[in-house]
Amino acid sequence: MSCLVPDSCRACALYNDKAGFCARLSQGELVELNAQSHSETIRRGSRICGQVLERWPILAVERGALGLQQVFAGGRRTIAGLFMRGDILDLRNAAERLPGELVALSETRICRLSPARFERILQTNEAARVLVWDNLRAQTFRAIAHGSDLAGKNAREKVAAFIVQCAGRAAPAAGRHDEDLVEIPMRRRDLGEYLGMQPETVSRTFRDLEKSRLIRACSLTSLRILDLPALRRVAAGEASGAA
Amino acid sequence: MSCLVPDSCRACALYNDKAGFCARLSQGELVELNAQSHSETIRRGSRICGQVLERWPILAVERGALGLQQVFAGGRRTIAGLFMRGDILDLRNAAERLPGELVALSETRICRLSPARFERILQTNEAARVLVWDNLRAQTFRAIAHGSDLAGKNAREKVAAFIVQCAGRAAPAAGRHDEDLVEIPMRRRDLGEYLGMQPETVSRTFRDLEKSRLIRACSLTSLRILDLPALRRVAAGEASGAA
DNA sequence: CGTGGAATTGACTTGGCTCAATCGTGGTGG
DNA sequence: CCACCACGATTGAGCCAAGTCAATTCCACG
Repeated sequence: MSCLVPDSCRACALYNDKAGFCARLSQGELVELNAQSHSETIRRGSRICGQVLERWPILAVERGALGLQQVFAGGRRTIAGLFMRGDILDLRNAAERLPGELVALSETRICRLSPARFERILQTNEAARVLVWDNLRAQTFRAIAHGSDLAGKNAREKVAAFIVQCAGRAAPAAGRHDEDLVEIPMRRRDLGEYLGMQPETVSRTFRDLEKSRLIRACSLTSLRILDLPALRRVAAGEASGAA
Repeated sequence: MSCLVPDSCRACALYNDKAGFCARLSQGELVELNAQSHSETIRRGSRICGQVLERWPILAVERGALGLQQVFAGGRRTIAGLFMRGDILDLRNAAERLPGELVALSETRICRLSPARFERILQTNEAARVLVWDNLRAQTFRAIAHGSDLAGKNAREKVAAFIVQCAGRAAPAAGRHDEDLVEIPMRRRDLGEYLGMQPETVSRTFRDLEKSRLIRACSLTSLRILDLPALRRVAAGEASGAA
């Protein structure tokens, strides 16, 4: 029968996560939405250009990380927004309001949703509407909190805050076997652009946190938190030694 | 008859602005919402504490400016979010997600909306829902753009960007007689906290922009833009002299 | 096993912070 | 009406965290 869960949704985080959008849909809605959407895996570094977004302005992140990258004159670049598992992006009319483009910061799986179906579901399915609303509010709060990090913290504090946030955002994912192991879903260079610092400084700061025995780097993209409470204190801006 | 527009709404920007929330409501909805809401004027510096927000988590800004202020250890402070005319804040569950509190940065008029009525209106009135959704997206985009300013720009560029943004946000307001006259709705100190710099640096930067003949300060809280295109170029990060 | 891009390290420079002194200004009381 | 006061803005001098530039080192990949 046509009401079974589509194959492409079975393994998708948006369907399997308790707080995933597709988990809120009826089977009928899921089938309809799926029929007019398509998911794809994009490689690190590839961009989602404006033309594609005009046709498919609604997209959900299944895994990996999307960054909203802006380029200033002189080659300076910034990654202003970071979107991860479960985030739903509504980029209708974004061209006028948001300079920059979406870039995959690591291998990323996304699902492009049909705007018409999406809108219809929001009209009729209250649980889905509440979840989408809540996700958008979470994105806003995260953006604001990130702004406060950028405005008020030094390099050490910003990197610590980022690590703590990474740990927290990955935690809800199912099947995590090790709470203290954190994946950094992007390159040093991208992280620098996100945190408003040079890659050299990012590198020095990681080394610094290692020397303080707060973390241990496992590889370039993963690390282990050795002292989460202390890391949180640094992230919160409580001076390492002073009152 | 009970269906007339309530007195307290007659002069309100949310009702009179074309893009205001209350302009989208039927007279019946407006009367009902008004009966369970209340507007008030708050002085510069006063805070809206968490307890009040628990009972009245939805509020709309009629005029003035609200800042979301965070205090780090050691007295460092940050204004992470800036809300102005027409913005609708949904702070349900904000306590867990957003550290900091709302502060009035200038004399500000807000309207506290009944969450129950608000939610009901969103369910039944599509035009209102679309507007609220769009306003929240605008807030997200602004927060992201602000983050990109903080991450990638120097003092001169940040201040220029802020002035341009102020001019743009004030422009839609009715009855503006002078396009180039910009009101800065906060003190130097607050502006510094918002832009991630010290008040001294803010001051020096204003002077610097004046010396470059891009602006002329009229008072502490208002200035005139002398060369908008050039100011825009500075704000966009195009080096003043270099390529 | 080489090759190219990314990360790291070190040396030097600088934009913005800090601290301290002074100037303006709006509100208050005589 | 004016002197005074308190707070915020401004200015200046000196310093430091982070940026810049250049040289290696480290990986991932063919």
